[in-house]
Amino acid sequence: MSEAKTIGPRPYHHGDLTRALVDAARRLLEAEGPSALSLRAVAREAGVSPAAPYHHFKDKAELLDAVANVGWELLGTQMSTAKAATTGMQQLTALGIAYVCFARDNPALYHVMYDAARDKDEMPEGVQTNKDSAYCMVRDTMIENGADPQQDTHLELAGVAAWCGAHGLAEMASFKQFDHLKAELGGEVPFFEAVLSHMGLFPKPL
Amino acid sequence: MSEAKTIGPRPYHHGDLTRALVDAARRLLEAEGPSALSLRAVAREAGVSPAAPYHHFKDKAELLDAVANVGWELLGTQMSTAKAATTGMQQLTALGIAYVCFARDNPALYHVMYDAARDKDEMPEGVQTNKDSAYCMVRDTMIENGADPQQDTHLELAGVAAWCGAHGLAEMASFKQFDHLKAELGGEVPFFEAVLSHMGLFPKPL
DNA sequence: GCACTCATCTGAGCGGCGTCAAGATCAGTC
DNA sequence: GACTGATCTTGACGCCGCTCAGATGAGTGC
Repeated sequence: MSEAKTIGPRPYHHGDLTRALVDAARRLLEAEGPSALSLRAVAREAGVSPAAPYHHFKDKAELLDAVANVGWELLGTQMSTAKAATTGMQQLTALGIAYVCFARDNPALYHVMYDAARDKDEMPEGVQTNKDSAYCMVRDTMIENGADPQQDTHLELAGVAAWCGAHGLAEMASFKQFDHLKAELGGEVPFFEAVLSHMGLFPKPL
Repeated sequence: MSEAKTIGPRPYHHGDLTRALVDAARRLLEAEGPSALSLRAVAREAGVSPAAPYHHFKDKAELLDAVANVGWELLGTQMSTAKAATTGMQQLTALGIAYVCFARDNPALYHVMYDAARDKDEMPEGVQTNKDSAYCMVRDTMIENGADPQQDTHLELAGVAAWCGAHGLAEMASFKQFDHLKAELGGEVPFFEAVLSHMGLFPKPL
């Protein structure tokens, strides 16, 4: 093959189309939203024919799974960073805020992350792993801050409640309905903090 | 026109296609799920040509809005019934349980109710009204049970938190992930109660 | 009873979608 | 240098949302 890999017409064989397709999908998702995310559009964006993706993904759903996986990875990273930047009880708040802010900043990706799991008995392994790891981060932080790991049911209930609350807020946060409340509280993040702490799941912010 | 309205071939003019289409959509939704809900399928189910719906709805989204509206109406009714069946603080719990149970029993409809609102600056009036009325029911119940209507911000925060928590739980409840927790607590409804009360939004069940 | 009007419904058709089968292309291997 | 198998293209199928010209017939005024 010629060394002109980055210039001129794309070579017949792409090289790493799997990754290129996922990247193209994320680009489209950010630019046009979830409804514009057709397999054909992704293939166009990646510069290949509409049938090319089928050599890398079983179907459209499998591509979306891969995109969702990237999302869970990214969310995990951001939650991890947020946790590391704080100490003690504040870590739980930081995790919640990081979660909701991720959803706010990547609404389309966040949507795909949950939509890909819908109508599915079990998720692909990679996705499940990344999702679990984010979920366990909450649980671990609770234990590190005094929750009793022996009281399994109670601990898990707390984890579920936190996850549900954050997800609910993440979905609602985009509604204009709450704009005046955000303004009253001095911005979006204070609004998030207030709602989360009101749920009793996270300690009051300083 | 002949009087044979209910038998033989449908008359050229339907009579009340608007309602028939919404009903057909709900039937399809229940039977096949949201992904099977195409305008053409709805028209087929209603026994008309694929173009007929366009004389009653601007586009597919407007049909979905109408379906969503029925959903909010139905949810409002069920919440209202649940509230009337209890007294005092238990009413809040009843509202939350009714909300989550509605989502569990009508997952496809529930999905449409929120999906129809997505990527939309403002919702059609009827939908907004029905949604608001359900939301206000929570707020009113809080006031009736001692919340201070003067503390506007705090009250609204409590309402938002409750709504977010219930929505988050409603979406998560379908995940198999929590099956063992449900079993441990003795069923789905106790699980719902436990999570909601854990959020501190609703009083502990008796 | 009759003609007219106009909302309603049909049929044909457009471009886009997900998917598949057959064939072209080419990197790596023997 | 020929072969193999993975990768990509072309072309096609049926379904989709949506539009438009034309058929239908209920209601209205005469």
